Amino acid sequence: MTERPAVSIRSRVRAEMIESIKTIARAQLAEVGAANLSLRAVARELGVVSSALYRYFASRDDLLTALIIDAYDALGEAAESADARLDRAELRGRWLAICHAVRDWALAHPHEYALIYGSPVPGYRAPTDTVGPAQRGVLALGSILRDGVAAGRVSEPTDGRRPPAAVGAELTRVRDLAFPGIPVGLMARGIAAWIQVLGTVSFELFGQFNNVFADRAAHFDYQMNVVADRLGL
Amino acid sequence: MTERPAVSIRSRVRAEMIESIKTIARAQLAEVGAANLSLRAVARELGVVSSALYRYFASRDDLLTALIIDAYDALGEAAESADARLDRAELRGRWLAICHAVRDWALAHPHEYALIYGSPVPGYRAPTDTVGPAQRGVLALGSILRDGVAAGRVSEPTDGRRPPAAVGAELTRVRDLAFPGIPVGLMARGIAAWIQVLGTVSFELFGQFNNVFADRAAHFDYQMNVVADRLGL
DNA sequence: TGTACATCAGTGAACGCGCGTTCACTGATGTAC
DNA sequence: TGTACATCAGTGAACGCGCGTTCACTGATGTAC
Repeated sequence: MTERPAVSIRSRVRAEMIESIKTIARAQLAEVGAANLSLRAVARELGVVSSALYRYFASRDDLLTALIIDAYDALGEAAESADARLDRAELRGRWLAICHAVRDWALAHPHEYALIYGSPVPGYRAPTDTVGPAQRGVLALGSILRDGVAAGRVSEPTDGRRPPAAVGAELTRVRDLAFPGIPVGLMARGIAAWIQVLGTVSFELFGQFNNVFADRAAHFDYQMNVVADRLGL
Repeated sequence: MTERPAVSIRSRVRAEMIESIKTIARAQLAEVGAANLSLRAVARELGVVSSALYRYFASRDDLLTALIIDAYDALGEAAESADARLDRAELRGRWLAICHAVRDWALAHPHEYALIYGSPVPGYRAPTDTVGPAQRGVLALGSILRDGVAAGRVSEPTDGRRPPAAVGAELTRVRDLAFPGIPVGLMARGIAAWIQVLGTVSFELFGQFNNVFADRAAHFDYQMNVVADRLGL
């Protein structure tokens, strides 16, 4: 128990307290939504007076930010570890694994998903700490394309439509920053594919498929296979 | 002024009052979001006591429902009238017109867009009155595909991937209900395209493109052209 | 055309709640000598 | 190893707000004869 260089008991208890607060807040989220997340309700549930929470989070927005970062990280982690389970050469399998990991996580944590991919919480402004975690998902898709390009199995689409100059310049900048080695046209298709994944999950979660599709898993799998065809995976 | 068979002055004033309430509520929406839409605040702005609103809407949820229906109708109307301005044979032009109409409307009414395509309002359950208006947008896309099929210019994709049986059955049912004359594989591509439109708009509106793309109109136009290629328009 | 009655809009008070944040404080835990 | 002081967690009261909904009511507008 005491093999670590003595992390003070106080700071360990503090870390546990922060976790408890976030866990309870996540449960609240599911009941009332982000816009109505209440510090007092969290404190009540935790059996503590509401002002006590200010020892851990400077404000309600700070707590929200922590939940948002955690959600991006959890979704990214789900995608990454689904990807990691497969052979690097199985491009289509990896793509489908990521798609289903995203959908499964979203179905298991609908309110956290809404927090990051739904309408923004009114009055809340995201600080820059969220951008790193927010990228993990799409970067996993990028790694598939990069492996495919490196193996000569995936390449710039040949169907001819090149981005106009202004768009091409922006795509190049994004490529150089985050997706080295991927031709810009292919990267544009990758971004569209990622939007398709999240768009389809959002449609399902936000009720657009009500009374339309019943077997949503099968429909999703089919659509993601069509996207894979398109990407050449 | 009095050529109609005497719509009573009272009912005309009543209709105007309902419009005023909705207009003020839409403005509120933009400030505090749907979850915090407050009847009392609307009443205050209208210069009326809060209980007076109950003559017009039975509850806060009823007011929300009215706003949701209006939003679907406004978006559908924008798409339909953009489509109607073009020659029926201009399939690609019609598609792009609809895409841009959707995006333009969403940018002009971000909170109403969030109301219909963002995270659901917690505790709110949509009644069935919303399903008709909700379909107008995607039906406009359907009419392009139908015209293309009728003219022999658009057809079932030949790239081979057919939906599995369970999905095919659901697609067939949806097709027979709402998209007569369109082969199911093509319809599936159409649904994916529609998801791509709204997914891209949502990404832009909900902040996923922050620090990524600056010229969003150009990027959107490019991506929608890629989708048009895919659909064979 | 005039009167009697019914309908409806809006009032104001009340019920029973909720919230985020600040502040001075007590008492327990950790640290330095 | 023991003591003195500093740090920190949590309390409880308060400030100044907000909300949806109900109800008995007044007074104006509309309708039927």
